[in-house]
Amino acid sequence: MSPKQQRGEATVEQVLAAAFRVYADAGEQGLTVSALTTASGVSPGSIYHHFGNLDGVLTALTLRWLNRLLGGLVAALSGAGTARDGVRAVVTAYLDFVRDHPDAARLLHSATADRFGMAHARQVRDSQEARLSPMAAWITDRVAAGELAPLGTPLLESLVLGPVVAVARRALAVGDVDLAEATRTLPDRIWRAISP
Amino acid sequence: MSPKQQRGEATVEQVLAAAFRVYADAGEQGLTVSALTTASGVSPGSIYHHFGNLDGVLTALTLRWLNRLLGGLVAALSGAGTARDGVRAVVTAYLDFVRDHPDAARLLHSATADRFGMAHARQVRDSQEARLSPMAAWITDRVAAGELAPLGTPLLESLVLGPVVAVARRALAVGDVDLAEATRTLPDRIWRAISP
DNA sequence: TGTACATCAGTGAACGCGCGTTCACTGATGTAC
DNA sequence: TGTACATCAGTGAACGCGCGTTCACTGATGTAC
Repeated sequence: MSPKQQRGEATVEQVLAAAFRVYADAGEQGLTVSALTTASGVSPGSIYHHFGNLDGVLTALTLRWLNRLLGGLVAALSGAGTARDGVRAVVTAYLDFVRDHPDAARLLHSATADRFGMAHARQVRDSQEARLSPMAAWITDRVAAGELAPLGTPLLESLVLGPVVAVARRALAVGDVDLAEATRTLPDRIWRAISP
Repeated sequence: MSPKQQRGEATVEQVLAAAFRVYADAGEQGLTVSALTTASGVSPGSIYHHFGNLDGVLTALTLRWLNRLLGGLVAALSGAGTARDGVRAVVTAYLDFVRDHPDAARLLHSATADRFGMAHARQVRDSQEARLSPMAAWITDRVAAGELAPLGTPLLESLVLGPVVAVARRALAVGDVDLAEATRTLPDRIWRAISP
C-alpha cells in the first residue's frame, strides 16, 4: 500500500494506470488479475505485494480519482465570492470533470462507488477528509451567514449535486442530454432551490 | 421467460422471490446459481429453462421492481392538479417507496441499475414504455401550458429526481439523512428549481 | 569507501475452489380427435 | 370420456473454465559500521 522504495512506487503507478485502461475498455467485470498483469507487465505476486488483493487495486484507483474530483470542487469553491457564485463554480467544475474524464466519471458513478458508499463509507470519509471538511465548512458558514437556506448539510448537498450527478449519469449512459447546455442552465436552477 | 403452463409461472415467482431475498441478504455478488437453487428449491436446469442465464434472473427482478416504482410515480402524477402538486406527489411517492422497500431501492439504485442504464438502456426504455410515456407526456403538457420551465425533459427529470435519488442513496448508504424530513422539505425546494 | 546484511520488491508456476452452464433424461400438462 | 401425443417443465450430476490467491524463491535497494 505504501512502498518504501522508489521501484515500488513506480510499480504502483503502472498498475493503477493499467487498471484504469482496463476499466475503461472492459468495465469492472473485466478487471481481473490476469488482465491486470497483461496490461501492466507486473506479475500477480507483485500486485498482491502492493495492494493486498484485487479489491485493493480498485479501491486505490477509485480513491485516487475521487480525490481528484473533490479537489477540483474544493478549488472551485475557494475561489468563489457569493454563495451563488460558489454553486455555479461547483456545478461547472463537476460537469467539466465529467466532460474531460468520462471514464473516471463512470468509475465514480458506478458499481464501485456504490459499494464504497455502502460498505466502506467510513473509509471514504476518512481518506477524503481533507477534501470534505472544507466543503462542509463552506456550507456551514454560508448557512450561518444567511446566504443559504437552513436545510442541513446532507439536504443541501443533495439539492446541489443530485441534479448534477443525474445529468452526468444520463449523459454517460443514455446520451440524451448535452453537458454544455446543462452547464449553462443548471447553476441558476439549482441556486433557486437552495437560496434562502 | 414467458411460461406456457401454470406450473411454470409459479416456478418463476418462486425464483424471483428467492432472488430478492438473496440479494437483500448477500448483495449482488451473493446472487449465485447455487444460492438461488438453495433459497428457491428450484433446480439449476429449471432456472435456465425459464431465465436463459443467471443475468436473466437479475434482469427480470430489476425490471419488475422498476415497473412497480414507476407505476407508483405515474399514479401519483395522474392524481395531481397543478404542476406543483405533481412534483410534490412524485417526490413523496419516490421517498415512500424507498422507505417501504429499502432493499428494492438498493437494487434499483445500485450496480445493476447502472449496468442496465448503460448497457441495456433501450431494453429498459422499451419494457417500461407504458410507464415512461405518461410521465413524459405530463411533463410536455405542463411545459406547453407554461406551468414548468422550458428546459427539456431530461433536464427537468434530473432536477426533480436528482435530489430525490441523492437523498435516497444517502439514506440507504450513510444514513445521515432523515427520509421523513426530506419528504417535508424537498418538494418545495425542487419546485423552486423548475418553476417558470 | 567497502562490505555485510536486513528488508523490500518482484517473479511466475501452481493450486484449489466455486462458478455458470449443459444435457440426457423423467415427469406433468394440455390438446386433438 | 378416453386415449395418444406433442410440448412444456423440471431434475441433478457432471463439466470445464477462469478466477483470485499463494509461496518458495531470486534479485534489488538501502543502511549500518
